Amino acid sequence: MNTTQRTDQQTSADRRRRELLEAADRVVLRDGPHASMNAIAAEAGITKPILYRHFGDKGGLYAALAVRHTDALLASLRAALDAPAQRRQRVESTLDTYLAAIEARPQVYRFLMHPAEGAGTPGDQSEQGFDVGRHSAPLLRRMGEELAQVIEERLDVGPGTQQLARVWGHGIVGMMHAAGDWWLGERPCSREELVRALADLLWGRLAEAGDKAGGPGF
Amino acid sequence: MNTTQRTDQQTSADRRRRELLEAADRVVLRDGPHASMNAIAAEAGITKPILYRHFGDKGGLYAALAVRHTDALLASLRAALDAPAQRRQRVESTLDTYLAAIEARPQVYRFLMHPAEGAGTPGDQSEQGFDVGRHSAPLLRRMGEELAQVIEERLDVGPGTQQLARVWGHGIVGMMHAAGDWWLGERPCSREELVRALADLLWGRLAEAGDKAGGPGF
DNA sequence: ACTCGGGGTTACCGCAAGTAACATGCATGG
DNA sequence: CCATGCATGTTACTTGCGGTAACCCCGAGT
Repeated sequence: MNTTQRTDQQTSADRRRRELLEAADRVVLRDGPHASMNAIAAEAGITKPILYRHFGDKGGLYAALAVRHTDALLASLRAALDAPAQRRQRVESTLDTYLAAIEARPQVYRFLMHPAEGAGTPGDQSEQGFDVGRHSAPLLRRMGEELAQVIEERLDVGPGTQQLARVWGHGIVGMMHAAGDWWLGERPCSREELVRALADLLWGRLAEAGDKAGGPGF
Repeated sequence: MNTTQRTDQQTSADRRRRELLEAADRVVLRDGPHASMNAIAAEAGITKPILYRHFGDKGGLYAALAVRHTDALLASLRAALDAPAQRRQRVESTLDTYLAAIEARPQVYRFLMHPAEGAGTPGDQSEQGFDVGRHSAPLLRRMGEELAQVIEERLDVGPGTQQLARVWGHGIVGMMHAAGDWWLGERPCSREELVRALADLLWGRLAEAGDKAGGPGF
């Protein structure tokens, strides 16, 4: 029958695709985002054109890879975000989840955040105008939107809540990301300390803090 | 004399270098970060090897370019940060300065944030280990450190101020950056609204906000 | 037997980074 | 006045990568 036949093809193609992604994953994790298509194909035991048949171009492959990891990370973040606990507790545990993830697999993190953009096609006439951010790690955007939604669902800050929630979502995610990136590079303190410091920041300790004695005032 | 002679050479080389950077700037701003060395050389009225003599490799050129713009932006941020005003006012004006800058010249911003990293040398054996963040826009790091210093100089949050200041510096810069990136792409509100929303976030409105009625509680 | 389609390969194109080797102009020292 | 640098510039090349065209093989269906 047509249906079973097509199903078989589908699943076989999907399995192949998955195998290829696994191989690509290994190579990217080993060699960084500069891994060449040749290298990935070799790791998968095949040659380039097959990769192109499956993923179109390098951007497609990288996007597929990124989606996998992004989905996984987002799932665990959602769990932390949805846990039944006080708000501060939830915030801290979400921060900690993210930081633990990037700490455990910095190569994955690096790949997700700096995918070395795709737009390298020969006859490429894009890049014109305001396409800022189309490259810059979609992971950040997705996390931002996700957090924005949670904030909007749960918080009440009067009119304009929706707008505020989106700004805050992206802002908080950016804070977490930048602090995490810096922390991962310098390791100036433990993860717990970092989490506390960030949560304190979100809890308004910056605004409440006193001026330094002897300073220029203000 | 040796001294005057060397001085002459120095200044002439420096002038040349500056001219080349101007040309590179034009090309990068026009074509995006994918501008080829050939294109840049052509814009400068010369050929590739000269660029390589001056800047070593593409990474060198891009780094030099980035330093110029980064210095400029940091200078204006410092001004806003050092202005004699209330803390909230200073924070808002710093945020606004940054956002105005990226709004005015998104191409520059895009280039600074996603320099398409350099490490593409053939015999490249780096990228091994934990060098996360060596690529990721040094601009963010510099802004973070700068802000951290200002915070540490002016704020008194008891023991551990220094640690806290650095975390907060990088965190706030990341918040500003991510929110700005998102805002630049979607333009969901005016600059003033964005600035207020971010300042409100830093002022602890997230922690103070009430739970939404009818929600799952907490 | 044949042909048809999915999975695979070799060999190639175009392009950009980076380099070697060669040319030229302008100061200096004999 | 010639020769010797040395900075500045050029042409022409190599290497490596993304991407593609053309061909190949084998198992299934009629």
